Amino acid sequence: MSDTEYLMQTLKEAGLRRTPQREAICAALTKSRNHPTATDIYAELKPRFASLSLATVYNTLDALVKLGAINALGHAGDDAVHYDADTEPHVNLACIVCSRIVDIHSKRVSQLDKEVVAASGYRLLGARVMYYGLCPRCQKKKKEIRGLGIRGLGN
Amino acid sequence: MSDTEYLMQTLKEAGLRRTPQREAICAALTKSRNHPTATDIYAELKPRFASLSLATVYNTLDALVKLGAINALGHAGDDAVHYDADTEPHVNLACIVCSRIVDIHSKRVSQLDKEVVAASGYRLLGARVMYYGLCPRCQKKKKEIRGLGIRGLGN
DNA sequence: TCTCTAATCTATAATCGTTCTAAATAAGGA
DNA sequence: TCCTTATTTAGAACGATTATAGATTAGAGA
Repeated sequence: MSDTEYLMQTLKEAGLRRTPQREAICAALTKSRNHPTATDIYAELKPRFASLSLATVYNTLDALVKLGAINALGHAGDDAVHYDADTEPHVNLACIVCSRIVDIHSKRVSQLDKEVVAASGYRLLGARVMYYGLCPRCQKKKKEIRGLGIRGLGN
Repeated sequence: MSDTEYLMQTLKEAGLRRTPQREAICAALTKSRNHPTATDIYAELKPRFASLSLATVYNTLDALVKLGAINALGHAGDDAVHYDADTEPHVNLACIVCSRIVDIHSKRVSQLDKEVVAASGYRLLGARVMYYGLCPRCQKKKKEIRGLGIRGLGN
């Protein structure tokens, strides 16, 4: 079963209908390596899908997020939420210049999960580990980062 | 030197002037245990400071964030950015019902920092480790969390 | 202390991502 | 096929944040 089909299956099991819009959105999500935003997906699909509404994109993404099939990443350096079809615990590393996000898998993340549960008494429902930096490509372009800052995120 | 004074000092060293508004904002930030939002701070100070503008609160917070004196936490379950005067690497654990955020300090976080730097080739500038769950108080109120979800954050 | 001027503050409009609403459409079971 | 109900659509609404322009003020120097 393809990743796209897995997402559709998840929606179906939750009692949601199979629609062409949802298929297109799931496909766009799993095919992208770029952790797209809702607007990214909308822009990609609109040419092929003239009647598509942005609200539908948000609805489908919200449904997938609530079902735990994808994750929503806030504050990648721009103001939009990026979506990540990889739900394994891992670090999302965002470049503050180009806003691209790459994934880094580390055992330490799931160890940290357990430590937090043990220490807090909270019922843990999710985690987002975001790091911010300059990717190798943007480091070359930008020797001097004084005053750059991370929009609304600091450091 | 109080925490409030440390923030004022940081602003001063960056060439920014000492104003009553900034002092009040820094004081509100350091006195709060609740990781307040810009609006929280505005609402708290407005009664004592009738002429205060929300834009001033945002400006001051942005300046502190850019100087690395405080951190900005996105997506605590509501739509607003919460500010954290504690800049040590640590986990921020947000309750998805009451949106309160507590801090958990763990050595594992700074170990993870180093691992990410080594693995990525990125120039690391900041990190936000957010966990989501139900705090003990809200667990009691809410036995049944089916369908609750994390607004825009999933799981 | 007084003056001066750039920095700051205020009020408000603008922006933009996201959510809501109501009417039109289409999925899927009978 | 028909019916019921979920879904989609278009666009308005919303709310957090940012930008703007004019009034005010901190703080350096006389």
